[in-house]
Amino acid sequence: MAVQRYSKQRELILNDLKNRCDHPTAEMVYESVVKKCPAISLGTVYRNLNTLAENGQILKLSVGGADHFDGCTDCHYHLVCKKCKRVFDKWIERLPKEIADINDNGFEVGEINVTLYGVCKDCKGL
Amino acid sequence: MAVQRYSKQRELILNDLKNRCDHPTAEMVYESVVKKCPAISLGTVYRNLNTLAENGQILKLSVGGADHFDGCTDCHYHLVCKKCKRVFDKWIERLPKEIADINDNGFEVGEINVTLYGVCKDCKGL
DNA sequence: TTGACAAATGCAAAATAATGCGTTATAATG
DNA sequence: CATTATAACGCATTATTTTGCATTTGTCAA
Repeated sequence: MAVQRYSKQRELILNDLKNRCDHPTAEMVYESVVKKCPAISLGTVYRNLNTLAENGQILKLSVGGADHFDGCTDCHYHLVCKKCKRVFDKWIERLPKEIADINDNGFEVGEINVTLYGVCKDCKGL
Repeated sequence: MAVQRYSKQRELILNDLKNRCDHPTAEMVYESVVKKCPAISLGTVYRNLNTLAENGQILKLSVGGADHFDGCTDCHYHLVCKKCKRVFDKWIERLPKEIADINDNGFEVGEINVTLYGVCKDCKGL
């Protein structure tokens, strides 16, 4: 793989993601970083978020609709509300053994993603 | 919610998905059903796949890129190859207790999705 | 049966998401 | 410093998904 160079844009994107505790889409990250760097393009945000996710510096969440990104790579599950589309964290000590140990005949396992879809507390009353 | 009526198109779409063992995108399902029903539109395929997924008759998989659909709702994980983008099944008896029992303070849990990203056997050599 | 109601469709356009490409800029080398 | 290779950029385009609307079609009850 090619050597990664420094870029102001990528630094901004990573900082933004590390300093927020929600799970923004590329569009949301763009809206945030464009304030500090008006010339940045949405394409650059997409590209860098994907690069950072490939490097394991952030998490990419495909949860329906646009992808979301998570600045926290500690072990946790995601709870996705089907009504308001928000993503919540569920912290855990470690993955269940049955999942962590999966070795499916030659498939080289990388990131493991556990997502629970449902209805959040706030939306249940509505 | 309104009563669901029968439609030839929905039946074709569901049958197609039940009779294949891959994980097609909406576009792929369209290409298949249009052979049996030349007048069907891609919009109808999208609409019905989403309806069927909401009803729990099929699974909608958000794995990055276009959504994929799965006609088999039995308990299983998905292995997604980051190179060729194919989706493989990993059958299991039941979900680990730690996951099945999650009850996060008012969040009403529905579908649970476990996805492992990695590199498949075929792509590892390349 | 037949008429009425509304679910579902096909088409096309709009909205949303993601990528290709020519240009710019980082950083290693002489 | 000047040069050079190529990572990263911004813009424009393409890909994907949803939606509006006029029309068709499945159901139910008269």
